[in-house]
Amino acid sequence: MTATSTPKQNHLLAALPSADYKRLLPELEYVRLELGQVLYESGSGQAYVYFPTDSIVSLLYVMQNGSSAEIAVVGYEGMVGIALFMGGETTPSRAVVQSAGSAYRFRDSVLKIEFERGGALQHLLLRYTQSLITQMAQTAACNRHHAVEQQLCRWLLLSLDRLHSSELTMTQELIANMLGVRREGVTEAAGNLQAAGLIHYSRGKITVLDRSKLEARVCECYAVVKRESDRLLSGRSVRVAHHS
Amino acid sequence: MTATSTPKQNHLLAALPSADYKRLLPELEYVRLELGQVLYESGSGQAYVYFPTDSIVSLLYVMQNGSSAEIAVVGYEGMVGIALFMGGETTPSRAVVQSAGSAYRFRDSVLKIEFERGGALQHLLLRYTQSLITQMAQTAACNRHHAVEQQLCRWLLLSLDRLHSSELTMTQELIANMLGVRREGVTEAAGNLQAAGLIHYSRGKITVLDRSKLEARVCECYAVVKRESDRLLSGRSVRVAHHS
DNA sequence: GAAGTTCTGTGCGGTGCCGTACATACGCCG
DNA sequence: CGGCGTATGTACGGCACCGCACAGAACTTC
Repeated sequence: MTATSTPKQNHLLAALPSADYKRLLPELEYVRLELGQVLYESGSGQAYVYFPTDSIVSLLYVMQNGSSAEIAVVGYEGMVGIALFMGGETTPSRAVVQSAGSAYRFRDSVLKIEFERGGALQHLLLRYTQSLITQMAQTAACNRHHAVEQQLCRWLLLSLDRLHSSELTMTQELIANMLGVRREGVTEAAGNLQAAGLIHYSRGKITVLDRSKLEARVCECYAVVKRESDRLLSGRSVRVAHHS
Repeated sequence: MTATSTPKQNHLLAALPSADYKRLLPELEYVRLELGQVLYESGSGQAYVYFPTDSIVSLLYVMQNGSSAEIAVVGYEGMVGIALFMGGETTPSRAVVQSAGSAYRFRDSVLKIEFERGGALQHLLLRYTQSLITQMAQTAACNRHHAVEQQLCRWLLLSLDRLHSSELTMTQELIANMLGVRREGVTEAAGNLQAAGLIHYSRGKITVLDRSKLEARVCECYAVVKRESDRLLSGRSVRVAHHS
């Protein structure tokens, strides 16, 4: 991955009008995010907002008893740190790098000033926030009603969508933490998927062999989130359904 | 409840600077919300935003197989219809009245214009949205890790906080739909709580007898949501933690 | 190549919730 | 009062997932 990197690989940055983009460009800082790196901790402030390009960041809730659950995932389509412009400064969640890669970041103060301008960037970030809300809500429903194997499929597809390859570096242990289940549960579900020829894995490398079969096995939650995310963030989305 | 009703019973409306409040007042319409009434359906637009005073509205996800799950609850502290100012117009959720009562509403167009002004109302609504996000995320984690009885406690407390009485009108069947579990599961959990003297119920009326014991039995999720909600929406909250 | 570490596979009893079926109790209304 | 509809209680088999324990397999280190 020594390919040249540009902020436009992040879709939010790419969607900015060129005037806004040019104004922001000098503030942007390229950073490399390593697996397991914590971008912010539950309840603590953050000095930067991050715009991933080929990295993936998980938003995690960690319970008192130590168990955890992923509530949303952020890749090139989004940003990490919405609490800064929503006004709360912090959230009770933790942001941890799930897949190493690159991102651009700028300081919280820059974000706030830009957001307050109220222009395209504000609209873009609010729409993105809504798609994030959809993802969280769907996760809540999915946690209630769907089996681990289906959730694993959902998780794999969400990750795949945010990568430019069909291989992800991720142990079953870590996936289990994300899904909030036992590691053995992931072993079993992943074993089924491997036996059916959908994926291949060995020691922390998972390769998706047949994406369409994965989509056939996943629960509806994946499609709902994807559709809504496409709707909210597609280029022409500013056109508003003006209902009678 | 023939007491005179005022928009200021809704905390968002009450928190507006008087100039904004006065400007909005003529647009506000008093409405009565009946149990089971649907304020908006998944994916469909809405003509009004609602500010409950003594009613409670649930945001529900309904799955393809007919099962459902509540993802958040809205009372006097909030509003129904955030998708309108977030820019997406619709969400994949349904808003249904969980406890009958009053609300004020105004048209979507009014909301959008006011929101675009970018002043106090915008900040207020964004902070409220963040607290709603917290509630959804915590619900996702709670659905994963906590037992039905604890979730019932959480649900009762969340409802209680939004009522001005300790009695709620709600059959076990409906609670089961909200929690996304079997009705029998609610019967059993509620039976335990009644046997322990925390609540009393009969045919759709639930009376909370000992709130403190309920708080002792609930999972951490209730406190997290409450604390965060207080933090984000308390009067002085505009003061920002300026971190070093 | 031997030893240690990390990752994955498997087995077992336990349990919390599910699906289904049916029984009882309460409230309303003629 | 008697009957009907709705709300609640109980029972039972089944299953998905849990917690725990440990075995094997692969990569790392020296």
